Amino acid sequence: MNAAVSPFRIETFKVACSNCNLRELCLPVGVSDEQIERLDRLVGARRSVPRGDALFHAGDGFASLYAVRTGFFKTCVASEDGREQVTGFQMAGELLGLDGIGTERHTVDAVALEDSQVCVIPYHQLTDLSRELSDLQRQFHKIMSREIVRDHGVMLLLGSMRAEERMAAFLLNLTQRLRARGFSATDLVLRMTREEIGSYLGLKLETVSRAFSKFQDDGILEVRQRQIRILDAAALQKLVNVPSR
Amino acid sequence: MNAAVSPFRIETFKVACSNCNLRELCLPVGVSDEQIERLDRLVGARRSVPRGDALFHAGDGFASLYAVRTGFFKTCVASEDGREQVTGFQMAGELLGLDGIGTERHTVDAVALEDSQVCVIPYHQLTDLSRELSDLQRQFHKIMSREIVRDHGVMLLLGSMRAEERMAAFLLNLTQRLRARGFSATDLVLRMTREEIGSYLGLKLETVSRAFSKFQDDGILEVRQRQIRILDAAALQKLVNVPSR
DNA sequence: CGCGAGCTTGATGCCGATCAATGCATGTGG
DNA sequence: CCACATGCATTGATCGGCATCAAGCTCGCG
Repeated sequence: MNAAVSPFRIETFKVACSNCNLRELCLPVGVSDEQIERLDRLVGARRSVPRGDALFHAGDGFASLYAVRTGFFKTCVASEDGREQVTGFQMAGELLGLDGIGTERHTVDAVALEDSQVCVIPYHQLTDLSRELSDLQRQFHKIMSREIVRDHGVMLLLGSMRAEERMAAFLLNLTQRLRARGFSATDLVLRMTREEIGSYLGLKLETVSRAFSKFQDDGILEVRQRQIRILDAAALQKLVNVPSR
Repeated sequence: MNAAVSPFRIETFKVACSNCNLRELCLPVGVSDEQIERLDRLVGARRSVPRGDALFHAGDGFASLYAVRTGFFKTCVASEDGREQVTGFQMAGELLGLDGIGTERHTVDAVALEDSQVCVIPYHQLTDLSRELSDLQRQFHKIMSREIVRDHGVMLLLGSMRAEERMAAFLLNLTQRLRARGFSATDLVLRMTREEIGSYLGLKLETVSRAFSKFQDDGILEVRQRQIRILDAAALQKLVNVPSR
């Protein structure tokens, strides 16, 4: 998702929040420059996750949170029987692993949808540090709270919207997050399959596909495989806001 | 929901976590006896919420969390258009208001489904104290994390289960929480209407009603209005575990 | 006693699942 | 370099579960 950094720069610049272009979206929000250096020491390791690999699995012991630095992830829960549900898609600056704090074990799989890099944030060190830095504590709490609010939004979507409304809400959410990261809000490349979108939205892949075709026919989107161009964002917005049942 | 405490005892015993029979389910879990006294000072006020009243509304400024002491609540989100979605039901020992931390405003309505009492926990005092008491910090994080995990479970339910499976999962979840509070796991009184259950589960009230009737016909439940007796919990469990699509 | 909120039950219709066939891009081995 | 396999997507036909519409019922309460 992010501009590639040449190997040379990787070597010379220290891996640190203080010179990370995501710091306005990530854990350091609201943390002063002097204090951010202490975060730098905490976020030591980077970890690369090739496309298709899991960063962690449900059931794995929990020790760290992960901040997406580059790339794109999905998280899935599975019930005892085979059912699977994608619970979210994470892009640069977003935190993975919050589910593991409660039970000391992860409860979801986090899978990279493209070659990705994450910053490893040892949880116990984070809590130690946030006891000293109240700005960090505050930001961490906010991130957790917003995750809860986001989940409520998905519940609303799953509980009360029809297929095309869900798709519209999904696309608007994606573009909004891409825009916040400096990408185009009209041209995007989906990192996930129709099936993964469907799982997230509680729909079958055929329904997702049909919705894309419908939107294209209506002149709202241009769809070519995973390349999407949004021609009429207002129409999408109207779909979400005007209830049809 | 809880055994009534006589007025006399209310007067004589200090309102405090240290002598609250919910402390094993609530914020003080894992906090030592000496430290719990500091929590006592923090949780000053009690607030009574009559049935039908809101503890807070979406849009209200956020200042405090609330621990349910007695009674029963629902939380609802609404989208700009009229759509409503019940996002949860809260009983004794459970925390309300976590949604407000992220934006300093509440994002849901919290409505009492019966006459209820909550303990008011001023959020900024809680963060101050949790900076000193790492056990409190840990428990608070765990509560937020578990809320996220719970929401994922609801997403799975809404995204992939059929009506009767959702109902079975809902009933099992309720009974499990009641059992943890020392109530019968087989006899319960629903505090919410069919419509509220339906909203939570992404179903219409007629579908909820039909499911109750079906379960009764199958000898799984005895249903008399909101009085429910569970005759065959194993059958409910099987409904949840054996996928039918 | 009568009213109304909440609940049950039946009849019908529609949205999205399911089943099935085809298309299209990428990759791989002969 | 082509033949073929493979994964993903599109599109059509059909089916079924749940929503919707519509009566009638139950119970608590003024």
